[in-house]
Amino acid sequence: MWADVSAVQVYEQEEVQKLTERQKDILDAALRLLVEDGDNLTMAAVARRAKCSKESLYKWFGDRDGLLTATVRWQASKVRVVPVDQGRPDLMSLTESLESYARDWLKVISSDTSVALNRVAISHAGSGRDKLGEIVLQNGRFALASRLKPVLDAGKRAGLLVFEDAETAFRTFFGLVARDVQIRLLLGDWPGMTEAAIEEDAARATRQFLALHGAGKGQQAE
Amino acid sequence: MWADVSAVQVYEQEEVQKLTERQKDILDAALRLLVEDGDNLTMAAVARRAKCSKESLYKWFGDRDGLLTATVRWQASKVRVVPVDQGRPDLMSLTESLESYARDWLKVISSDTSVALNRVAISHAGSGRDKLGEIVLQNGRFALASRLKPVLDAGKRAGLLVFEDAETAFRTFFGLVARDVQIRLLLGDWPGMTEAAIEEDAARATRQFLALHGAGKGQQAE
DNA sequence: CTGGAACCGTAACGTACGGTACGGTTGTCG
DNA sequence: CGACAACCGTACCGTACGTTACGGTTCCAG
Repeated sequence: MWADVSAVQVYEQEEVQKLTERQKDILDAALRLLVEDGDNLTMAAVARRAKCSKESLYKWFGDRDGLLTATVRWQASKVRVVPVDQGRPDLMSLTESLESYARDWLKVISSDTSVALNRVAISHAGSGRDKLGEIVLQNGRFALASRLKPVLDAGKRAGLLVFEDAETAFRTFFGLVARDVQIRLLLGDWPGMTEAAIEEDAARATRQFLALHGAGKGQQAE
Repeated sequence: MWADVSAVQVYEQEEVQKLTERQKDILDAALRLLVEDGDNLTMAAVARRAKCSKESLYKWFGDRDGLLTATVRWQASKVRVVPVDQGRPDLMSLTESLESYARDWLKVISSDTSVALNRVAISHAGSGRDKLGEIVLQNGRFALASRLKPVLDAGKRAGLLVFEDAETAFRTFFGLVARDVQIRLLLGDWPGMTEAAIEEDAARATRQFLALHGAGKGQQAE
């Protein structure tokens, strides 16, 4: 059956990374292969790339699925961004904050690794046990929401923003930022997300969001 | 090698559906399997479900990829929607038109078949030859754009809408409508897209879009 | 030095599945 | 009826890959 279940379990249930350096190297190798070849990476390929034995792979990660989830979780843990908390922002700093989040988010979703990870998670979401989709979603869209909502609430308290529900306000912001970028990238289209385009998109999305939910304009469409 | 390349080729290069009823039945069966089981459908399973021989499958569609693309193309050809062209709309009919598009789009992307098709297309986008991604994108997001742009242009000519570029205006609308719905569905999350929620979202997105690009308000954030 | 744990490299096994071959059946045309 | 094409059902083949097994090497602990 299995070999060392406890290691995998304790690793999967908590963000405490009980990973040796060697294992991190292996996950990095798996991640690189995932980016290069997509979901059709083989255990043999990972072992070859990471210069380890297949036996170790199975001992450490249980099976192929375990390796995949460990890889996704490993990458997800790396993109943890520090939240920018602000007590009582003025319009300038709020704008800058929103733009910064928009920029970061666009940078993330247009990165090779994000595309690869989302692809493999989506592939697995179709086939029974998801798990991967939940991890990606949790560390992507939901993490962004939980980091952004305090900013929105602060803006509301400061009288700079007007909205009923932080959740729906966030989703509006999300839509204005992401638009069709992510789905196009996932489907293999290339909407040309250069550094400059990201900068411009972030500014535009922020401007639009403030036009909808900014105070002082009198009209908010919600 | 192959069996009857010409049939597949002529079918794939043109929208002229040279498909017998039998073949359509088979593609429908494949589509149902795709919705149920995801990308891991086997040729044997399709043959069993459609009560045909594997030999016929290979004769008609070449190989597994051919069957998949034929299925995607077949489904895509079914959701062709009639464009609502309008010469010189008033605000009421423009609003109704936008809402209707938003409603349809939300209904499409939250449908089982759309989710399944996008999943398989995304899975394949990772592995070398895309093709599927292009088809899905062409009949999804780009078809929507080409149907919606005339409406936007008409609104602009009628002095109801203000925007520079129809493309970016469309993308804003797209973002306001779709928000995080599609990616969450693809990743196995269920944002609860009931009939009522769709109705409400479409109205909200249209309201927000008009707040950004409607004339008479004086401010458009682009 | 020695025993043993951890690990590498590779070979081997089992199976699932894409693809092919073939005999049997049905339908059609002359 | 006879010839023939289309097609079904099934058996078969080859291979790729997940998983396991095992001998050899390195590296400490005692």
